[in-house]
Amino acid sequence: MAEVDIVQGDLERFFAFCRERNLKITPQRTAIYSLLKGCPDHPSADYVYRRIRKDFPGISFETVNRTLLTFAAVGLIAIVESTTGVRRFDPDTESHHHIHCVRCGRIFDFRHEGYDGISIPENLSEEFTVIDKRVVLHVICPECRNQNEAHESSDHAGYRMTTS
Amino acid sequence: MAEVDIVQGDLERFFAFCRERNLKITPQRTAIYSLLKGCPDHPSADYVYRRIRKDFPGISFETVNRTLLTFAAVGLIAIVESTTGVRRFDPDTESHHHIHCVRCGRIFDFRHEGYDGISIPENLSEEFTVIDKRVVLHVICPECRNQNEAHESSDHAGYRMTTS
DNA sequence: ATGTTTGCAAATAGTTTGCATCCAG
DNA sequence: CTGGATGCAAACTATTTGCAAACAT
Repeated sequence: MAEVDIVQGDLERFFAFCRERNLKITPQRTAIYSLLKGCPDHPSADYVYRRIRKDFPGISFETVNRTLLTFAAVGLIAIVESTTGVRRFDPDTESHHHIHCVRCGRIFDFRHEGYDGISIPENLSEEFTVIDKRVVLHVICPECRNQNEAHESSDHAGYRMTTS
Repeated sequence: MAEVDIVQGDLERFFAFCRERNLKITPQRTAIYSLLKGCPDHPSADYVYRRIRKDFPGISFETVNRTLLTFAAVGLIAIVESTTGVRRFDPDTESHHHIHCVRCGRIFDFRHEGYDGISIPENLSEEFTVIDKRVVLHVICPECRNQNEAHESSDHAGYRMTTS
C-alpha cells in the first residue's frame, strides 16, 4: 500500500497550480500527481496507470493519460524526450546536438563548439556504460510559432490537451 | 522523382557496413539508407515509408521498419530521443539533465554543475523559441548490463533487431 | 543452392475521442 | 446547481510477428 509519501510542499504546489489554472482538484488528479512525484524514472502514461491501480483500483487509463497531458499543458509537469515509442532515426552517428520542436516533433541537428567539450562526470561513467552524449534544446520552431498548423513534414505532431 | 543524391562516400560506408555485418545489400535497404541520409529531420519509420513509396512503390512498411531497426542495431544509424509517441512525464520542471538507458528505456535525472552554465548559441535563440535545455546521456544502465533481461520497472523496453 | 530478406496478413500495443454520468466548487 | 472531470466503448495510430515466396550471394 504505497502511501502518499510526497512532501507537503509538493502537494501545495499542486493545489496552487490547479486553482490558478481552474483545474478541479479531484482524487484522481491528486493521486496521479503524488505518484509521479515519487517516481524517479519519468514513467509513461501506461506505467503510471498500472502503478496507480494498486492504490486506486477504479481509475481508468483514459483519465490517467488525459490528466498527464493536462498537467503538461499547464506546466505542472514536463514531457521528456525518450527513445521508445515512435522512434526517430538519425543517419548521422557522429556526435552532435539536437533541437526538438515540442510542437511538430521534428528534430534538427546542430553543431556548437562550446558544447563539444562537455565531459561526463566520473561517478556516472563508472555506474553507466555511456554510449553517447548531447545537448538537447526543446523549442518551438519558426514554422510552428507562425502558423498554428503543424508543418507538412511533421508526422502527427504534438499532444492535445484537455483544457482549452 | 527525388534522385538518390547522397554522396558516394555514404553509399560506400553503407556497403562496407553491410559486408562487415553480413547484411545483404538489397534495393530496399539501399533506398532506405539513401533516403535517410538525405533527411535533415530524423524521420520516423512511418515518414520514411511514406516518402520512399514515391520512388519505390512496391516496398512495405514492415520492411522499412525492420530495416531501420536492423541498421540501428548494427550502428549504421542511430535512434534518437523524441517527445512524441510513448511519452514520458517528469514531475521536476526545474532544469536538470537526463540519463537514458537505451535498453530498458528508463530515464534518470542527474545534476551536474559543469553543465548548468551552458548557454544557447545566439543564432539559435533568435530562430527558435527555446523552452528548455539539457544534456542527455545515452547509456546502458547497470541492471541492463548485468541481466540481459529488462528491469521490472521498465515498460516494454527497447527494440528487437532482425539479425541475431 | 541456401539462408536471408521481403511482403502479406493479422496480432499486438499504445493513444485518443464521443458521450453519458458524476462530482467539485 | 453547473460545468468540468471521469469512465466506458470504440476508433485510431503505430509497431511487431509468423510465414511462404523471392532474392542476394
